[in-house]
Amino acid sequence: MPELPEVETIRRDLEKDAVSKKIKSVSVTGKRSTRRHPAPQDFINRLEGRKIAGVTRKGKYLLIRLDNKDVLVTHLGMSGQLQRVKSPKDPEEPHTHVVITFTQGGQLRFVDPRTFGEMFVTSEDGLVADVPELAHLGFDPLDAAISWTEFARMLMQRRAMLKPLLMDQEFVAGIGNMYADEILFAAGLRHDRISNSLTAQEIRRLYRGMVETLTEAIKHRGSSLADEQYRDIFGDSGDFQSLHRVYDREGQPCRRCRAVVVREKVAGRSTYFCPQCQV
DNA sequence: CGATCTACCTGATGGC
DNA sequence: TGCCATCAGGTAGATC
Repeated sequence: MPELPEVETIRRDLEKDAVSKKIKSVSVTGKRSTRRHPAPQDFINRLEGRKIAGVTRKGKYLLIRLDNKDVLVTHLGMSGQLQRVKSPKDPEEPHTHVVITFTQGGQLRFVDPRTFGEMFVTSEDGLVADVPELAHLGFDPLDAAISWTEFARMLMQRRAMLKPLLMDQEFVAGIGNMYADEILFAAGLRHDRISNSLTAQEIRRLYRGMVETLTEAIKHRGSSLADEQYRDIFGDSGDFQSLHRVYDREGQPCRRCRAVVVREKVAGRSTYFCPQCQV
């Protein structure tokens, strides 16, 4: 569920709240969440005693940097949440798989019902300024913005439908099913337009739509849909969903032209768009 | 190369 | 009330 704006919201909160905290103890109850490690104890050993030095992000991955150049990488998958609690006595929610307790008090908990998310500790590759596990990711549209002419070049090199391309993490990192639809509406482009058929003006609209939609969503602390699955580290919802122009608005009037918003299945995923505004 | 399907999981919801 | 199908913000791998 969480896409770039939700992960960035979490990153900013952790940056303020968790940096310089020292990890006193770690418990892993859901082995699947640390599946990249041969055993949970590996994961625990690399964390205990470390201090949090900083928090960065690439696409939907959160990188919690430690004081020894190791990095705790977290991906929330479809249903993952990070919860910052004041006391170990706070009741644990079901599906709490990893609990990090700080020396200064309080905990950071990883909760993930569907277990598509994960946490792992790895080392930064000094040469690439990245961790090897994330080397496949494309550029981050906010953290490592590229010029629109470079974006144009990338689009022209491909012959793919726009929506799957925007969701391809190797092409651009951080956009998922929800923001892809919102970005395409902002750009006035249909999901099935072919990347190398866009005019220069359309490319510019797509680029702007991408940057502006993601930036606006971060200002509103991300989107929390009806199931309230996305919450920030303090348990609060985002409110960008109230500004969605197409996603989850099937049958409702387009906010721009009043035409009815349509939902279609594209590659197995729900796709919402305005048949009038998007061409 | 690009598109489509499957698998990985749990939980909520709606129809009957 | 139960049961079944469908759906859900993600990713990776297989197949055509």
